[in-house]
Amino acid sequence: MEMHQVRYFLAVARILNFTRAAEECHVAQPSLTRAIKQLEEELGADLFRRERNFTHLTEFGQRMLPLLQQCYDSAASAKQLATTLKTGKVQPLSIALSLTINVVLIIGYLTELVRAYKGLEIRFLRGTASEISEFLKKGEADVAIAGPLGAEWGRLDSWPLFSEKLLLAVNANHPLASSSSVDPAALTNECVIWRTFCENAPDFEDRLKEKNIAFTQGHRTYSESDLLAMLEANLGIGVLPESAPKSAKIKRLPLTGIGLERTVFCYAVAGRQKPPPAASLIKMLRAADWTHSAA
Amino acid sequence: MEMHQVRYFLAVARILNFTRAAEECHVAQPSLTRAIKQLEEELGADLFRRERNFTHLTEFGQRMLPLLQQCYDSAASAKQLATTLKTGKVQPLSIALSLTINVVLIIGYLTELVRAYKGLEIRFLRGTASEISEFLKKGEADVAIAGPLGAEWGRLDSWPLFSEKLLLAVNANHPLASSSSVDPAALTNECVIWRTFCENAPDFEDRLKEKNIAFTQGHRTYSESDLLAMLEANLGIGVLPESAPKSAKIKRLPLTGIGLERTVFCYAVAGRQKPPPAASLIKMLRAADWTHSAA
DNA sequence: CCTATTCGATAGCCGTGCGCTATGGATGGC
DNA sequence: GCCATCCATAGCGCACGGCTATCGAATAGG
Repeated sequence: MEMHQVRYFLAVARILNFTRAAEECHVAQPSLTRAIKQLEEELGADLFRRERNFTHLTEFGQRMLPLLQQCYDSAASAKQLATTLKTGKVQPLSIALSLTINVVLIIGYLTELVRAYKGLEIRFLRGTASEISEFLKKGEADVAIAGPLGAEWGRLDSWPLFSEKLLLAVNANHPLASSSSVDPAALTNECVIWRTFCENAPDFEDRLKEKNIAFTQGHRTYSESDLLAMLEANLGIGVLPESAPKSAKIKRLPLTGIGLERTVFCYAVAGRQKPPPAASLIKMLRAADWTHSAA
Repeated sequence: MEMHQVRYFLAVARILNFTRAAEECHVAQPSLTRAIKQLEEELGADLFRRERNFTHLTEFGQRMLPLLQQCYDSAASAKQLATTLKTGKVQPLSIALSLTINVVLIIGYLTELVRAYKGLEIRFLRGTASEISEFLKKGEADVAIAGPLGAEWGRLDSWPLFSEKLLLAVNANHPLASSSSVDPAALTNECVIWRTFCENAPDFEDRLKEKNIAFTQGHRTYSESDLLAMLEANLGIGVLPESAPKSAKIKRLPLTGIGLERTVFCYAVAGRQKPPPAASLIKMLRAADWTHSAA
């Protein structure tokens, strides 16, 4: 069954005259006649009763009509949708953010971007390191901002944006809150809220193990906002990047003797053509001055 | 947009590998590649990201997928339906009957017919002369049985089956019920129930007018069963063909001096191919002995 | 009744386009 | 480094959809 046969069938079913249906389809009448014959042969029964003055659908033809109409309609609406998608709007810019990235860091650049591209829609995706790799790989995200993604997937372009310290974070009422800095060894009996969502977390754990520091108790969180909420409730102590959202209820302290630090990168899929807004964003982020980003 | 392009697109969308999709479609890989390219050109955007190890749908492709799937599915189910219709069963025999025809007259032949054609379905249509012509014309009925259809439509084959008298019918309690025959002139003050549904009715009226018989009051009915009900309720007098259903409450009397008679015909559309059961039925009806049909 | 017109079917020709094979370039795995 | 895999490209042949011309049948009109 070919699309032109369906188109011709629908025309004849509507007009009930082979000659005029052929005109409407912009083909000669014999071409249309033959196409209908072929369709009838493929389906195994006559679609029309040809009675010069009174050509009409057979019962079989009437049964076929709605299905073939649907076939043609869905093809037509596919084309319709395609043109509206193309002409209608700039395609949305999809940005994947690590759960550890404070969106405030890039808001300024995004406002600039939507000014540059009229009608641009922005879509945020959040996830862990492996989820972000997936987003990029599947094309669900055009750009990503995250800490190191490790060897998750080979085909990523990456540009370092800035580095920042990670600080010990405790509730303002916590005994340690009055200190100006803390030695890691002092934490052994504290309840630690782990950043399981954080791409740097395995590295930090390794660093602490090197120092032979073990913890007796802990919680595991799956997003930065959850961690902040638990710190504000004084359920334990944690680690936060400098650029994380500030809170009056949370005190931040440097850890002495252990250089906890992370670098934040911008990522895109290597060799894949980026929509213009994505390219612009990457350019802006790379050119930005991140010196006071944590302030 | 051509059907094979849609088919190839769906295959690649499912398999996510051009080479193996081509195998499954039983075409060479370049043919499939070209078809997809053409489809992408027609729709104005890429459907797939070709990444050797990780070919996948673009967002645009994902938007197109359901529509093109529907397009293909409806074509497929049309073919499916066509084969089941063809192999499944003998197509139903559709018989149009005049409202004045007692179905009892042909029941015997129909039982014979369904014995001959296993699984044959019979469909009855009822109507006036012009409605029956329509049924035949549109192919909604294969055969019709009725009185004269006049010049309703030229393209009918017709075969006379039998002729019968029309009798005066009165309620058993009516004063005329005791007569053995009635002169039309005696009816002038009676309330007549007219057979407006009957193809012979205009003829009868003409015949009565010829005799200068006019009626003061009357009712108009639109089916034989309604007429019978009104006669049984003694709402007036009427005329019934001999073959009409009998009723203990209704007395039938010959009308003297006016030869009310009708002929019943079998009809089919001239030059139109009849399904075998229809041809058999016509043959049986023509060969039948109708002498005692009214008994 | 004869002619003109309309409608669908048929015959036959032509060119597009879909199929094919062969091959290349790029990438990933052993 | 070599092979395997995957998609793109080049180029060829034929099938098939397009066309014109014409016919036969049936209707409409004078």
